[in-house]
This record gives sequence, structure tokens and C-alpha cells, in this order.
Amino acid sequence: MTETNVSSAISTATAAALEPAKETKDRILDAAESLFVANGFQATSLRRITTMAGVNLAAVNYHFQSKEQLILAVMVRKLEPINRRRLSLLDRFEAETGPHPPSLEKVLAAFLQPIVDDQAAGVDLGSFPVLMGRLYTEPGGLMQKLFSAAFAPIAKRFKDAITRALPGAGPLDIFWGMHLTIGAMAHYLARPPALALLAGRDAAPVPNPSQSLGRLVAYMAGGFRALVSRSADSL
Amino acid sequence: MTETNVSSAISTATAAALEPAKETKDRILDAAESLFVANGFQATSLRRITTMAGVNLAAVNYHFQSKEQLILAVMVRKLEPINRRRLSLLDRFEAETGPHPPSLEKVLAAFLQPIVDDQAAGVDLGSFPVLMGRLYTEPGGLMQKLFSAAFAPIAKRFKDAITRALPGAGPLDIFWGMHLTIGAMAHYLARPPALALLAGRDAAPVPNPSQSLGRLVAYMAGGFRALVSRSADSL
DNA sequence: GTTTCAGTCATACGACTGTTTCAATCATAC
DNA sequence: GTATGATTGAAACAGTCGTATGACTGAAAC
Repeated sequence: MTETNVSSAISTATAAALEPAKETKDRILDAAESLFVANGFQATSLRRITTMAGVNLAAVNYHFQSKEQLILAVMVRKLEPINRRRLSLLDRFEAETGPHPPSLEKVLAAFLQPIVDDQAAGVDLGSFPVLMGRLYTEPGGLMQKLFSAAFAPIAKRFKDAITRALPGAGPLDIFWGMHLTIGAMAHYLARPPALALLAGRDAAPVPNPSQSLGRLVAYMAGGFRALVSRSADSL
Repeated sequence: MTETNVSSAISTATAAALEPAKETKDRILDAAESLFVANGFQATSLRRITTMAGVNLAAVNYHFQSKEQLILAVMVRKLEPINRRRLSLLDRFEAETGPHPPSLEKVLAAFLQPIVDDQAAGVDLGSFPVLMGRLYTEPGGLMQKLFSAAFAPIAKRFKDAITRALPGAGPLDIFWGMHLTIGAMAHYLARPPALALLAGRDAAPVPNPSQSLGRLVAYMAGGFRALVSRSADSL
């Protein structure tokens, strides 16, 4: 719980010679994150993590109690700033449009922009989203724990914004639209492996982030609107 | 490789007293499938599989050489009939429309119908799609191997059909649309855990399969078309 | 009636897992 | 300077893992 003692970890650091001033806790989180991305959660042992971090094996259980809580800590650390930016973007869009609610495209952009930016920046955030896809299918209810810890607050906020942007949409339309939109986004985020498979020969890696954002928003908004008009037709 | 010797496996069957006439190989596949669905690939040990199947531990490596090949065998066994039905549906739709290509909605329905049906039937096929989502994020290039084994042939066929149904669409539109569509579908299939999280209070489990198919098709076709018209606008 | 061989069996191998223990170490407050 | 409480260290814990081995079984081939 306490955050002291900067130099002691350095003196005995064997591996990870760079970044010598970092706390043990952060070194573990960094190593865990990169190994989780590369190999998955279950396939990554605590020994590999601590070796890469240049830290003693027992440090993990000392600082995080268990491997499962380490996984959650890795995810929360990455997710919090992204969700903060999502909310502030949504705030800004809502302020800009004054009395009217922002368009569906704006709301979707507020949700997608931060992760697209991070993917573009690439530096050390880009590879993270793969973890979300992994966690989603991981047994043990890990996703559920993470959801209530980091996602529940922003989910309601965006659900309301989408509802206001789509007058005439029933709650089931909203629900299905969000469900499928999250799926499309998650798949886009996990695209490194998926992309190569789908593309036979054409389709370059599409490095342009603003174009990616535009396509994502277009597809998802189009899907949402088609859902709503389908409901209207069938009445 | 050979398929003989029915009675010898029965005499010593300890657990799994039911279905006594099944071959060892099938018993292993059945047990592996249900355990993979429940706990994931890595978390399922060969010992649990063989115990549940009422089979000796060594039988797995005898029949499947390795755990990885067992996983692939489980997936291929489930995927093949689904892909067969997908292709025959597409064939039928193309025959029905005569000289014109079938609509985008028809093509998407041909792709989605078999899995929605299976989910509705539920009996023992419904839980399988969770595995696809799992495999997608599993390390070791497993998905790649499965893809080239079971998916590559139908991917090209549907890509062509979509291209014909969307005149004026560029190859990038098709590519992105398929990418995001597959994501939405995968997420829909893996919905058992996701659904409960997203739905605050409303939104019943939506048991009606034909309504599900309609919503899926509407969302995806709407997304596709919005992608195409976006490209047309920006030219 | 013997040979043959796919299939099953119990058992063991070596490696690796997450977690725990307890002594040693450190900066800091007294 | 010494006591204090947070960290770290090396080692071991009790399991589980996937795979390999070699003896045994039974039915079909000749």
C-alpha cells in the first residue's frame, strides 16, 4: 500500500537495466502487460514476469496478492485514462451542440477516438486492446470483475447519449446496436491477427488513423440507423 | 486412423456410462468440446477430458498426437457442417434470383442463418460458438491454422457475393465491412457473458432466433451500405 | 492356431505452476 | 543509535501439466 523506497530496487536489479528509477510495482505491471499481450494470460507465468521485470518472484504476491488481481491491475491501469478521455470528449461534444444532443456519429466518435489515437500513437498503448479481447473470453469471471470496476460508469453515460441521438429508437434497438457495435470495435482492436487472414492479397495495413475512425463510425452509425428503421417498419 | 473395435472400449468404461457404443475418439471430442466451452482451452487439462470421457489418458495422444491437434479437431468437426450449410444457402439464393445477384441482406443471411439456427436448436451445438471467440485470441497461431483448414474456401465465396451485391463499393469498403461484420457476429455469438453485463435492467435474453437474425442482418447491411456511401462522398 | 497390430492401460517422467515461508535488508521515525 | 515496519531475497511447498513408455488386450488375417 505504501509508495516509498526508490533506490533499494535498483541495487539488485539484474535484468531490465533500463528505467532504473521505477518502482517494483510498476516494473511488474509493465512486464506483465507486454507478456500478456504476447502470450495471453494463462500462458504467462509469474516467473517470466518477474524475471523480465528484474524483480523477485515473491514481489507479485506481496504487491498484488494473486495473479488474478495482477491481471485486473494491468487492465485497470490502461483503461482508466482511456475512459476519462472518452467522457471528456463526450462532454465537449454535448457542450458544443448546446441545447440539441450531439449526433450519433459524434457520440460514436467520442467513444472510438481515444483508442484509435492510442493505436496510432502506438508507442506502448497500441498493443493493449488485444488484452481486452482476450479477457473477454477468459474463464473465471474476470471480465465481469473488470467491467464493474472500470466500465459500468461510462456504459450508462454513452447509452443515454445514444438514446438521445436516435429519437424513435426502442430500448431493444439501443441494446442490440451497442452489443454489435462493441463487437465490431473489439474485433477491430484485435485486428493484428484477423486482418492478415481476411485479406487475400489487397488491403494494405491501413495506417491512417483518421480514416480508420471515419470508417468505424460510418459502419456503426449505419448499422444503428438500419436497426431503428427496421423496428419502425415491422410495427 | 482406422475405425474398428466397438466393444472393447465398453467393457472397461468406468465413467460416462451412457452412450456406451461410441468410439473412444468421439467420446474424447465430446468431452473436450464441453470442457473447452466451460473453461477455455488452456485451463482444460487432458486429464479432465479423459476422465469425463471415461477413457485412458494416453488415448488422446494416441488418437490426436497432441493437445493442440485435439483442439483443432474439435473445431473442425463443428465448423464443417455449418460452412456446408452456409454454402448451400448461398447457392440456393443465387439460383433463386436468376441472372441478378442476391441482395446484400440475402448474402448476410446465408452466412448467419446456420449459426443462428444452431443457437436456437441449442441442444448440443449452441454453446460451440464461444469457442470461436476463444480461439481467436488464443496464442500459438491456432486460429491461423484453423482458418486455412476450414475457413479460407468459404471466405472467398462470400467476399465475391458481397462485392456483387454492392455495386460501386471499392475493395477497401468490402474489406472493412467484412472485418467489422465478422467482429459483430463473433461478439453476438459470444454474448452469453457479454449480454448480462451490458443490459442494466431491460432487454430480455431475446430467445426468438428469427428476430435475432433480422436484427443482425439489418445492422450489418446498414453498416456496409454506410461504408460504401461514405467512400462515394469523399471522392 | 498362430501372427499381427490397432487400441487401451497403468505408470512414470521432467518441467513448470501459483503460492508461502522466514530470514535478511532497507529507509525512516524516534 | 536503535527500534520499526515496509520491502525483498532464496528456497521450498504441494500440485498439475503434456507427453512418453512398455506391457497387455482383443479381434481379424492367414
